[in-house]
Formats: sequence, C-alpha cells, structure tokens
Amino acid sequence: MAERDSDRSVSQTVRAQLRLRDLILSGDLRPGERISELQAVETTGASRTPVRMALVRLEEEGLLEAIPSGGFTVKAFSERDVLDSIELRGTLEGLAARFAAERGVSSRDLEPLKGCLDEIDGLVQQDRISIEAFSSYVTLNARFHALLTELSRSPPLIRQIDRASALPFASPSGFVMTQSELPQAHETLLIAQDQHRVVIDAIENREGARAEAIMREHARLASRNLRLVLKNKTYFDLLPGLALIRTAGD
Amino acid sequence: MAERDSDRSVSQTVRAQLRLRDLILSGDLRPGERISELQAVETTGASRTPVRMALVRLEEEGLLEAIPSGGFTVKAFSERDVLDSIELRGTLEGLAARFAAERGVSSRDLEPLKGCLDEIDGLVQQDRISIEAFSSYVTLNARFHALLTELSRSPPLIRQIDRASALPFASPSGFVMTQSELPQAHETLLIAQDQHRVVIDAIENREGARAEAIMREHARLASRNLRLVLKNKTYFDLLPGLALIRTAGD
DNA sequence: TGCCGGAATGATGTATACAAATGATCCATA
DNA sequence: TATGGATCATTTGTATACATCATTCCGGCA
Repeated sequence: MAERDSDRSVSQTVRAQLRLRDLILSGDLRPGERISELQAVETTGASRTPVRMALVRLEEEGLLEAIPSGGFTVKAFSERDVLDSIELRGTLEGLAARFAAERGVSSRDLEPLKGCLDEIDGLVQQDRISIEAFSSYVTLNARFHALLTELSRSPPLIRQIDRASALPFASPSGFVMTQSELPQAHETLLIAQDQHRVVIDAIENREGARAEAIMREHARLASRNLRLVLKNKTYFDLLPGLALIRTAGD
Repeated sequence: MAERDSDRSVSQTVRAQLRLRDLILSGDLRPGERISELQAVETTGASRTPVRMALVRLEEEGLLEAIPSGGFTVKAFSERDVLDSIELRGTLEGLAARFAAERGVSSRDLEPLKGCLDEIDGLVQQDRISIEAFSSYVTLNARFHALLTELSRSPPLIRQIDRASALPFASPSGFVMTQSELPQAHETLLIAQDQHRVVIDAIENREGARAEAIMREHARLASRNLRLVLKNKTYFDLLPGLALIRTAGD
C-alpha cells in the first residue's frame, strides 16, 4: 500500500477503469469470461466501490456485457460485428462532414485541419515510411478526425461519434499500425490522405452529399485492413482489442 | 419506511434511476441545475451507492452532464441539438434499413412487421382519431421501429440506435402524442404510415439506397413536429423532456 | 471600498461491513 | 445411476462511515 499510488492525481475509479480496459484489450481477460469484482479489486488495488463504477463505465463503453443476474462478462465480437462498427462510425463521420458542408465553415475553422493535412503529407510523401512515421500518422490522423467531427458543430453527433469510436478496432486510427507490416501500406496511406483532402474540398464547396460519401468510403479502408489482418494473425499485437474477436476458427 | 418499497422486485439502482429520470424529464429538476447526491438520496429513498450508480447511468443516457470537479448537472438542449438528435436517429435507422435490404430478410422475419403495419392501418384509416388511438399508435409505432432495427441483424447498430433513441424527443414515437392536438395530425400519420410501407417494400426488393433514404426522411417528420410544437408551447405536457429544451426566449 | 486569505461548510470519492441472492456441491432417495 | 433437494460458499447489492476536496462566506487588511 505504498508503491501502489502511482498517479495520485487521478481517481481510483479512473485508474481501475484504465487497468481493467488494458486487461480486456490485451486479452488477459478472455471474451465471454466473467469478471469477478473481488478479483478486479485485487488486480487494481482499488476497493469495490470504484471498481464497480469502472465496470459500469466499461459496459457503456461496449467492452463488457451485463449479466441479468448481476455482474459482467467480457464481450465477444464477431468479424461481422467489427465490420458493422466500422461502417457505423463511417456513417456518423459522413453525417458530420455533411453537416459541416451544409452549414458552412469559416476559413478560420478550416485552418487547423489544413495544417494537419500538410503534416500528414510530410509523412506519406516519404519513400519509405518508418515505424515512427506510422506512429506519428496515428496521432495526426486521430487529430484530423477529431477536428473534422467538430466541424459539424453538433454536440449530440460529436458525442455519438466518440462513443462509436471507443472500441479500438472501430476507431479511425485503429488499423493504421497493423498496416505498417503490410505490403500495400504506403498505397493505403496515400489513398486515405487523398480522401482527407477530398472531404475538406467538399466541405469548402458546400457539397454535402460528396462530403458524406467520401467519409463513408474512407472508413471502408479500415474494413479492408481488418480482412487482411484477420487472414494473417501475425499482426495481432499491433491492435489491442483484436483478441476480443472470435473468428470462425475458435 | 413502510410504503416506500413499491416494487420490491427491482433493484434500488433501477428504482432510483426511474425516479430521477422522471424528475428530470418532468422539469422538476431544471436544466443546468446541479444534482445533489444527498438530495437525490432523500427523494428516492435509496442510499448513496445506488443513487450514484443511477446518476452515472443517466449521464450515459444523455440526461445529465458530469461536472469536472465531481457531480452532475441536468443537461440543457438547444433546439438545434434536438433537431440534430432526430437527424442522427434517422441516419442510424436508415443504415439499419439499408443493412436489412442488402443482406436480405426472410418472409418469416417480415411477417411481424407486416402485421404491425396492418394494425397501424386499422388506426389511421379511421375518420377521426381518438386520443386512445394515438396512444395505441405510439405503442405500435415503437414496435415497428424496434422490429425494423432488428432486421439489420447488427448488434452494434441496434445498440447504437437504442442509445440514440434514449432521449425522449429523439425517439421514433416522441412527437406522436404532441401531434394529437395539431390540425395536420391525421395527414402526418398517413404520411408516416406510407413511409413505413415504402421501407418494407424497399427491403423486400433489396433496394438498399431507397430503404435508407426513406428512413431518413421518415425521421424528418419528427423535426417538423418539433418546430410546430415549439411555436405553440401548449403541448409541452404531451412530451416529457421538452422542459429540457432552452429556447431563445429563455 | 475592494480584494485577498482562511476557515467552515458541504460536497463527492473511497473503503468496508452487512444483507440478500445466486449458484454449486453433496447427499439421500427413487 | 439419475434426480431431487438442501445446505453451504461465493457473489453481488446496499448502506454507511470516513477522508478528501471544492466552494463559499466572512473578516481583516490594503
């Protein structure tokens, strides 16, 4: 009870949530497995109250499933579930882009997005993309999607997109790192970046339908990557949460 | 402490959640107002633990907003927020309809939907629609939308639609009762029912784009009603949650 | 008179004890 | 041997006490 207080700033609830999320996404807690509160208390070091709080939040996050008689199990996802989650996220981002286009955005608001775009350009135009560059891409890509979502200026929509992106394999940057080992990596990044450029262009020209369509298609790049990754399980370590997907083989 | 145990079957958490939700939607707790746990403990009769649980769930539901320093306030919605929530729900239902159309549904699965359709026909084809008929419509309409959503056979999407429909003014049947006093009530119901028929037809013919488009448009009927209702605040009692909308006048 | 600081008050975060319910195991009986 | 029931263990749901943090209000000082 002396070395346990790493990060005294955050609450026990948050700490328990982070720790449990890690355990779930890393696969230490297996899909379908029931989570014992007492066991969670031991592994997190927090008491039952914050642990219970964390469990409720993880359920809302979509990583846990409530058992009718009480308690939680780790959620299992089919490949179809994941593909649908990606399509769902793409649809919502498409709506955000359409809102932005229809409602209009000031050049002041577009500035940070274009800056982000330029930074990504600097990365993808290299001949050989290093692991570090992929890592930077993940950060920049996440920022781009966050900024784009905010252009909708719709709190309810932003909220819903955040929730849809909470699952790591459904998030915009989920499959970027898994690409790093794929032969078609560079090509995919170039295409993705072009889509980034197109959606900005569409928003500037107030082409709502175009902006919406391109964001939907943009998400489908992730679908393609999922299929590739599931065929070749070598890359499992690169995307936490992949352990939650029960494939036909299991 | 004797008459308080109404419904001993459900947990204190659920009871507190129901009670607090009622207080929020009825307007007894005003938008922006901070919710005191101790105060909530008094009004619900439960202790702090289940009350805190209920508050967390109501936050996820979208009715409360977490204060960074701790605690919750009742969320306030702008007219735009509500309109966006409706558009959002329509978009998700559109996606569900498209999934259903593209993936195909058996006539076995369509049966209950068509039955629902027929029952609604029986209601809207009356010359004069009684209040009781409106009430029945609400039930049948909710069932129709639930069945339709399930046709997507996509648990992630179903889950997201449920969450998007949690706010009463965003739910498919939200504005039906408010229509009951409007002159164009009958016309609106006829149109809505025609859209129900069209979406089923589109799904049967595997016309994904058509199914999606009609569900989006279907949700916009609710948008129209919201605008009518906000102009004429007489109908506020008919839709719980309307008290959460801060109009320009406030 | 206005501003700054500290104390007091009330809030939330956490831990833990207790109650109730669920699920499992074992024995008895058919 | 299989099934039924009862007891026991483990789990979750609830209540409450305590600690810690934020907020507010009052008084002193510039």
